[in-house]
Amino acid sequence: MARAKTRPPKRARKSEVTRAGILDAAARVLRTRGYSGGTLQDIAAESGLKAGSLYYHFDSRERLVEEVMAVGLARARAAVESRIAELPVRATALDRLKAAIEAHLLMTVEQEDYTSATIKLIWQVPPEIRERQLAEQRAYGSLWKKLIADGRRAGLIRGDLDPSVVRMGILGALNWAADWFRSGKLPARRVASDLAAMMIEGLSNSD
Amino acid sequence: MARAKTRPPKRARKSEVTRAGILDAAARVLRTRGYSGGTLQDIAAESGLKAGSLYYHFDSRERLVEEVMAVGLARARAAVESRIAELPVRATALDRLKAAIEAHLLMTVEQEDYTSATIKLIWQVPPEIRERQLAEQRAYGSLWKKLIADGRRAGLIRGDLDPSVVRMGILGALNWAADWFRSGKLPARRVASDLAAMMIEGLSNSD
DNA sequence: GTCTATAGCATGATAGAC
DNA sequence: GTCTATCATGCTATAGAC
Repeated sequence: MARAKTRPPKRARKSEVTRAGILDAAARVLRTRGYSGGTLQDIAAESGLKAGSLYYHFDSRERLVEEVMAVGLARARAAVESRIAELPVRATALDRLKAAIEAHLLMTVEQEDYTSATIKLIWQVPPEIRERQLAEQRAYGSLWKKLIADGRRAGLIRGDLDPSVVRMGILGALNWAADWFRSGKLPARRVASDLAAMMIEGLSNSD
Repeated sequence: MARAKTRPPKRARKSEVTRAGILDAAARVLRTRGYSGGTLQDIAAESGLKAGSLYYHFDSRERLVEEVMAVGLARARAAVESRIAELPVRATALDRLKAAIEAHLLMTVEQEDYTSATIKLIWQVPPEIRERQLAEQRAYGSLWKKLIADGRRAGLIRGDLDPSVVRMGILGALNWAADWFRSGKLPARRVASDLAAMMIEGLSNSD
């Protein structure tokens, strides 16, 4: 009973909630206005605060921006990794690639503000932030590199295509969805499986 | 001989050359710095001019930005259309789709500053510009819609995938290349044909 | 925790010299 | 055609009231 007083230090105290709200607002604003265009006043307004108040929660505008980017990438990566980990042991390399494609797309459209912001900002942010975030992206990319290499080694993925082109082609098709997907039309699962089918099985009819 | 004086009103008089240089510089700057981050001083510096001088060639910053976007899209569209027009009459719908994919990619990496700027700026620019440019993009998109519909009607493209997902998947994979392609590594033609092969024939091995 | 007020700086645009 | 100089505006960040 030591830590169970009337107002326990549980999680989600006011400050944490506000902070999370600011991050969400920042993702939304930065995604469309860009790095220089998404001002602290815009972000504060979206959070129901005034610009000066943001400095209670974040040291600087740059730190806030970087946290948005880090969160976006970390979530995508976690979603893909846990989806792959859930597959049965007898899943083939091609099964794993398909699962990764679908998981990445689903996370992309669920967290569309973060995903989109992360992608759009990477070349706009100051070099120091960019370097750190590019390193994270490369780490995530190596997960995909491995999936593709495994598929080739197992003879399940054709060997005549450049692996980097394949990887970037897949990620491009998936990331683009953050910009065009509108919930209410096609369900995200359908988009995910159609994109996976196009890239793995191809568009050409094999009747 | 009427128009052939010593200094004929040929084309490429000084003003035109400077103007084109400013456009190139603007594409380069806006591509990485974004709409709000790419200042007139940056653009002027890249053109070897001072900021105030840009107003001799363009009415406003907004007009300059919009022209960059319009040029980027118009060139991509023209490249794809002329490539398709050059195909023999007996080319199938699938041949035409493949040619379009390759032509779009080649133009994307050749004009990478314009293509990249066009894509990145579309959601950042003021609503008036955005509406005009989105209309242009939709017109270009309908060219792709037709290519895909033709392929399905001819039974050459499988009919179980949503045509919009297919279209956006293709364009996403292609446009992404503006950000990762670096000349000197793989030749652009190889990237183009590998991406086309992945999307049309699929990654899975059919040995 | 959030506010208001303000300092310090950079921007888009214009006017006029050359 | 391009320059310099300048105005008005809007930004990040900080200080201090509440």
